[in-house]
Parts: sequence; C-alpha cells; structure tokens
Amino acid sequence: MKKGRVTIHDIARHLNIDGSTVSRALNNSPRVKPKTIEKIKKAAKELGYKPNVMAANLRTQSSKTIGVIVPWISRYFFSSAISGIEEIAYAEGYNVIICQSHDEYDREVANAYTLFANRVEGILTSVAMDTVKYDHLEQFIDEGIPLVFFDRYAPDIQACRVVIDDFQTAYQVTEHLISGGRKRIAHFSGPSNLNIYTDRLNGYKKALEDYGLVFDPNLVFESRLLIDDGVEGIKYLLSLPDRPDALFSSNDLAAIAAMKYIHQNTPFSVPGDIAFAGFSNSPSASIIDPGLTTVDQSGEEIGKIAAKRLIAEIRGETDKGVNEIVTINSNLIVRESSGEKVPRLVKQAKS
Amino acid sequence: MKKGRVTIHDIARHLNIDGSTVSRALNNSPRVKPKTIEKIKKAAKELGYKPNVMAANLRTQSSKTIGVIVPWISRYFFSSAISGIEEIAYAEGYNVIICQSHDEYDREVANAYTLFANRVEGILTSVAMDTVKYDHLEQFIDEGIPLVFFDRYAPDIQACRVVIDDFQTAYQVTEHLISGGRKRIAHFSGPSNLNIYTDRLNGYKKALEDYGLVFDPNLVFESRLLIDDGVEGIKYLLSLPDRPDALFSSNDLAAIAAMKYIHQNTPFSVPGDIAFAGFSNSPSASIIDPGLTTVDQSGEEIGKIAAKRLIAEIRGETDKGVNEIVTINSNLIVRESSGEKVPRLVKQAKS
DNA sequence: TTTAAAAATACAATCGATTGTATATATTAT
DNA sequence: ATAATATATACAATCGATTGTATTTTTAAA
Repeated sequence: MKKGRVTIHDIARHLNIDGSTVSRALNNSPRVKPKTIEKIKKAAKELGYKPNVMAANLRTQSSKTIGVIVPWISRYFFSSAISGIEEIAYAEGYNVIICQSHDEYDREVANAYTLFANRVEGILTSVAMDTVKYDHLEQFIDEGIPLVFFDRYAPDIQACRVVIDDFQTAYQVTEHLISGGRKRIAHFSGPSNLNIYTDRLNGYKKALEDYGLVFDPNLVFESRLLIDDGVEGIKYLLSLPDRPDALFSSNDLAAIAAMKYIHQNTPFSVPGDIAFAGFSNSPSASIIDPGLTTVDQSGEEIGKIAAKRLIAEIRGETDKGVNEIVTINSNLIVRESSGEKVPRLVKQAKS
Repeated sequence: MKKGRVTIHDIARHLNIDGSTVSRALNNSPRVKPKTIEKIKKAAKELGYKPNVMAANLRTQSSKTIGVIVPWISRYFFSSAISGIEEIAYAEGYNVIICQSHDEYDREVANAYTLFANRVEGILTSVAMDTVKYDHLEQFIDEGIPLVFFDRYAPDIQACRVVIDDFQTAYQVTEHLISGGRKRIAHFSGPSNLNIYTDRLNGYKKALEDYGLVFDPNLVFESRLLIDDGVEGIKYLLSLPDRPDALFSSNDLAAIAAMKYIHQNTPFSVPGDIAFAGFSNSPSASIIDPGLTTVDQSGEEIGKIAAKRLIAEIRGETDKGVNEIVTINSNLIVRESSGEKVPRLVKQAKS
C-alpha cells in the first residue's frame, strides 16, 4: 500500500457528499439515487479509486479468504487440486492463501497459525505424513471455522472429507493384478497414521483373501513413498527368497522409482517378471515405458468439489452434516506395466 | 472471522490496563516494562488471543502480502517456483496470493485487479502467452509497487527480471546437437511476443550460423507448445521432403509429446533417426525412454531468488537498478535422446 | 524531602470502509 | 398550501490494532 491511494473519502470530498453515500453507491445500494450512483462511479474511475479490501473486511468481519495447507505444492496431484480450488474460490470472490507443510508436523502447525491470524473463513487441507496430533486443526472447528479435508484426512476430526474410495479402488487394482495371474503381490504402503494408506492396504488384503491368496506381511513395505523409498523397497523385495511377481504401490512416485531401478540395475523385466501398479495417475505414469497401470484421481476435480463444499459451509448453505464423506470417482487405468506375465526364465529358455 | 474472537482490548480489560500497552507488549516494545510484557503475554495465551493481521495491516498501511501470477499452477516449473517463493515469503513474514492466468490476457488483467484490491506490496509474475499489452502490470510500477518478472517477462516494462540466459542456453543445446553430427535441426518455438522464446530461437540460429549450417525457416514450428502442438509439429516436420535429423523444442512438454508420437506412430527411432532436446528438465524428461536431453532450470531456485529480490525492493533495501536482470545458472542435461545418430536405414541394412 | 529526569502507562486519533440512525429533501395526498 | 409519506443523503460509531502525545509513576539527583 503506497502513499497516494485514493479512498472513498477522497471521492466524497471531491463531490461534496458523504463517504457513506459513496460506499453505498459503489455497492449499488438502492438507498442511493441511480443518478448519484452514476456520478460517483464516474468520479471513482476518474480518480483511480481501487477498493481497499482489508478495510472492508475488517469492518465486515469477513476476510473473504480461504486457507489451504498441502504437503507439497509441486506434487502434481496437489498442484492440480490447488488449481481447481483457485478456480472455484476466485469465481466466488474468495482469495486463497496456500501453505505447504513439507509433510512435517511442525510446519503444519505454523501454517495453521498463519491462516488463523489471517482470519481465513475456511480451511482446505490434506494432512502431513508426520501429523498424528490434530489440535491445530481442531481449533478451527472449535472456532466455527469450516474445514474440509481432501485426500488425506484426520479421522478423529469432525469435518467433511472429499476423498476417493481408497479401499475399493485398492481392491480393484489388486484384483486386476490377480486376474493377470499374479500370485505373490507386494505392496508399498504409506505411513499408517494416514487412513488413505491403511484403507488401500486393507483393500489389497481383502482382494487377496477373496481370491484365496495368502497375505504375507513380508510383502508389505511401509515408507513415506518417496523416490528413495521406492528404490529401497524394491531392493528389499527382490532380496526375498520368494520374490513377488507383482507390486502395487500406494503412489506413482515410488512405483516409478522402483521400475527405473529394475530396468537399470537388475535383469528382471516389467511386466514379464514383475507387474506394476501405482496410484494417482501422475503425468509420468503415462510417460514411462512400459506405461504404469495406476488409479486416476483427478486433483483438479477433487479441489473443485472440496472448494465448493467449503464455500457452501462458510455460507451456511449446506444441509449435509459437517462430517459428510464425499466420495469422488476414481478409475483404474490399465497400462502395459501390469500386462502379461512372461517370467524371465521362460524367456531365457527360448533364446 | 467469527463471533468470539478475543482482541487486545479483551486482554486490556482483563488486566485493567490500556490496549496500547497490550499492543506494545505483544510487539516487545521497550516502552513497556519486561514484567508487564510477561504478564500480558501470559494473559494473551490464557485467553486464546490470536492477532488480527487485517486490523494491524490496515493501521500500518502494509498488507504483508505478495501477489503471484503464473500461467498454470500445475505446471511443474511454476509449481516449483511457487514453492520457492513461499519458502522465502513466509520466512520473511509475507503471505502469498497466487493467481493463474491460464495463459490468457483477460484473466491476467483480472488477476492484477484482484491483487491490487488486496493491496499486495509486490508482484511476482511470469506473463501469459496471450499478453501483448501491459497496462495492467504498468499500474503497479506507477503506484510504486515493486514488480519482479521471472522466466517470462514483458520487455517494455522497467522491472527486474529473474531469468536464465535463454540465448546462450539455446545456443549450447543446438551446439550439442550439432556436435552429435546433426545437420538439419528443427526447432519448436513459442509465441514470438515472449522474449524467452525469441531468445531461444535466436540462440539456435546463431549456433547454426557459427557452425556453418543454413537456417531453414521451414524447420521452425511456432506454437503454444502444448501436447497437441507437439504432435502437430512433429507431424509437420516428418512430412517435409527433407526431414530434420534433430529437434530442439522450447519446452519439454511438446518434445515429449512429439517423441511419444514418433514411438507410437512412425517407424523412426530416437535418437537413431532424430535426436531430441527439450527445455526445463521437467520430471517426465528423466522418465521417458530414451531420457530427454534438456536444460535444467530450477524453478525452486528461480522462485527463491525472485522472491528475495522482490522483498528487498519492497523494503527499499536494494541498491541495484529496478530493471536489473538477474541471470540464473542453467545446465544442459545430456540424456540418451540426443545420442548417437544411427539412421534407420543403416540399422535395417545391418539386421 | 523536594525536584528533576526517566520510565511506564494511558489517552485518543487513525487506517478505509460499512451500516444503523438521524436529518434533509422531494413527492403525494388532502 | 400543508401535513404525511417516501426518498435521498448525512452523521457517527465501528471493526482491531498501532502510535504520537500526554499523563502518571518511579527512580535518581540535589
């Protein structure tokens, strides 16, 4: 904000009228004569008036701002969710303040504090991997500030969640691998404090069970699902006496890292020796060769729906319970990585 | 902002002192006795006081907010730049409002208006492909609000630019392709109103010239560099009577789209028949097979430097001219896509 | 002990817009 | 023309924090 900003009072003085009339005119109040409105708007334009939303918000006790906390802005899923959130928010006259937790609890708490101080009218968040205490989120609920989770949620908190059906989707992925003749299916899981990961793990287990395969805990590798984790995980799995013939990873990043490791450092082939499936349909999943079978989870759509829902709550327009669970469609995308099983040994015998 | 928010006056009343003392205490003013500060801070905590930055900002005439306009939040380069911007901004006590122009002029103007109304203290932006008029950006300069461009800039505007040396880097890329024995090097260029693209085009031309290769305008395909443009571009190039043996694309997205098209729909091989190089080092560039030779341009670093520079300008701490050009290092990343030239015909003859 | 100087705190205006209430002006009915 | 009503505008308080100035309290000096 600089020196010479023109205010409604400057306009008022210029026209020899009162500031309140100017304010009402600019807001098209029926209380001021149409001709006066016109005159005032003209003067406003001439003087280069630009409203000061901070002042207006202070008075109206509304910030017209939504807070967003995501683990990483630059993850495709989150950046596209943010993109969707922005679309809706700006269309509805809300600004958006975005924070990233870097998957760390302390940062998430600091972010929550910042958003609070900025008097956000609502919060959209996907919780950090490290977060196991939720007081910093609870405070928003306590203060009557609506909160909507998307993707990763805190199970203890009474708030709306916009999610996909992780259990069911993981079941489908596993079922798909089983139907391809895979018998020893490994799983990369994420931190167990996040329900999305335990739900996926459970969907995976259930599918194994339903199809008469034994669940082997040794085939589950839990990590933060980063690139290094993917590499470490596949090394571990390949070191097992009874190697898996398929891997279902709870995200694409780790799956792709593992696939690259296999290509570059082992004699195994994908999907010949080991089938792969990921989760999230990141852009890289369609770029890698063979294409990675994964689950399409539109960040943009999830962001839009979560934002719409949040704004409805802010406005008190929703009749649904605050802890409603909104389930978004997700689709299994089958690519070559989960294709035909052609064990390497067979191949070698041929050649 | 909800009903029961506790203000400094609530604290004051609770302790039977004046609000101004509370305000000073919370800001650690030397004007209030250390013991009183302690007492006030304790009371503030007990009462659950959270500062209202809007009120403070109104009074101090500072919004502590930086505005960012990027074409697309979900593009990796931009999301990582935003990530870098956030890091710096929050560390320095600034909030960030992010807008996306979708590469459209009208949206960019609307974004500028929003940021203005929010009294941002500075702007960071990378301009939209469609933008050829700059009044909406000029107004910030006119009002004394610092503006810093990163990556895509408006040449007419007197403002700092944080960029890489597009000319020199494009020269290097082209040189690299030439050194691999390529003679007919095509180029995917972006909209010519953006200097980053004309600079790259010029760097490419200069390299051709320096190495005694003729510049053939037919080998330059100008587009918005989206996926479809990449496909269209490569179709066009392959339809030429004298096909190119290399392609230097001004971004990775179009390069990858073209590579995928070649793999899936033509008998040609990369890099055997045609070498590829992109620009930006997007994550997919390392995922695609063969790996895409490209230019590493750290969005995170550019974002950080641009944010630091902007904040210095806001604080009036910079001694550099406002139209300084900050050049960030960029590195050529050589991968397999620009490897050995082994024309398909030769290969066939061998087999 | 009195007084001057220093330290701590209180008072009051302010930032720019909004809004309930009061007043002035215009319109209609009698 | 006058009262009654409707319309248009002005007045003044307010949101929550900050800050220059005034006042009170404490400390030090005489």
